[in-house]
Amino acid sequence: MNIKEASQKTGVSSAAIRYYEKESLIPAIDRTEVGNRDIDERILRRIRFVTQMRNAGMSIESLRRYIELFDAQEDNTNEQKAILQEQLAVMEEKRDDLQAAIDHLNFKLAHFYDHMASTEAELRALEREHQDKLNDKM
Amino acid sequence: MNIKEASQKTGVSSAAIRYYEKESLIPAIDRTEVGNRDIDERILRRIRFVTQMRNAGMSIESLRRYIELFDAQEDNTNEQKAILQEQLAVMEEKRDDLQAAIDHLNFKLAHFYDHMASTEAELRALEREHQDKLNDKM
DNA sequence: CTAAACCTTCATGTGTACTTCAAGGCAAGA
DNA sequence: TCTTGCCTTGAAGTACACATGAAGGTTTAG
Repeated sequence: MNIKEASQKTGVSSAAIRYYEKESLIPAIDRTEVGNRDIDERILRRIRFVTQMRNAGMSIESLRRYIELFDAQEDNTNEQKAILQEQLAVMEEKRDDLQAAIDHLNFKLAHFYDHMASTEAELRALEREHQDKLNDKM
Repeated sequence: MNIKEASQKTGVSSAAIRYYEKESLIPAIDRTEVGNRDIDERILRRIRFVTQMRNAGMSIESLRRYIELFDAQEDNTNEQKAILQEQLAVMEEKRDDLQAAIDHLNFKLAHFYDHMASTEAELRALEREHQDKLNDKM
């Protein structure tokens, strides 16, 4: 398929796909006789994977290093493992921050109509309790 | 406390704290007679909250809108609720993407020494299985 | 009284991750 | 043949989130 179709299927712009290829986040894409990209399912999966990682907050640079390790058949293996573990720790912290923020929002929404009905002072007291449990945020 | 101490306590640069104030992510900070910022615990909590949301991947703009709703005593309440719910949905998707990425990494690490011992072909087969279960990533 | 170590505002610079533009090639339909 | 619609590369532009620098003010130590 051509790049436009790949763009439509993945929701990633053509320009971004070219960019990802240039930055080696996806493998080099085969070309037709005239030089146009011919994208297959394998590339589509890679694009979706990159999108997922990007949405999760991973930088292009980290992703490139990660994918390099992934594809490498070399053997600085212990160093590789250390890098993967480091990346994992970063992502877990990010997820936990996100979860705390989600809890925060859910609390707000759960008490939303309370909020509409009650005074600011009452709500602040309620929230203070919540925050004390949640250990000091905002 | 002065801005430098606040910076040290929160791990957020002085410049970033000034920026957050300007962008209304934290309340207007009291000044001393000579015009220096005098930061209290309430502000510190706000800074930490902003940091957490930023780490979780929330943009400055989204955060500002969120905090506005938070602090408002006005009453476009149903619209407000809709916005909070929207924000929540975005964050949950982000968290799920992150979790998928973490699963991916954990799989890699769990099979890391397998990888060292086994051939590429064997590992790819193993991973294909894993991916099939995880429903089509990379 | 002068230097160090804070602070202020305002302006400009920087890195990331793209997006957009310019200039041109190829293939199909009117 | 010419317009439409796709594609190519390379360069330049853009948005966000700060970082850095300039020019100057105040307090504290020597």
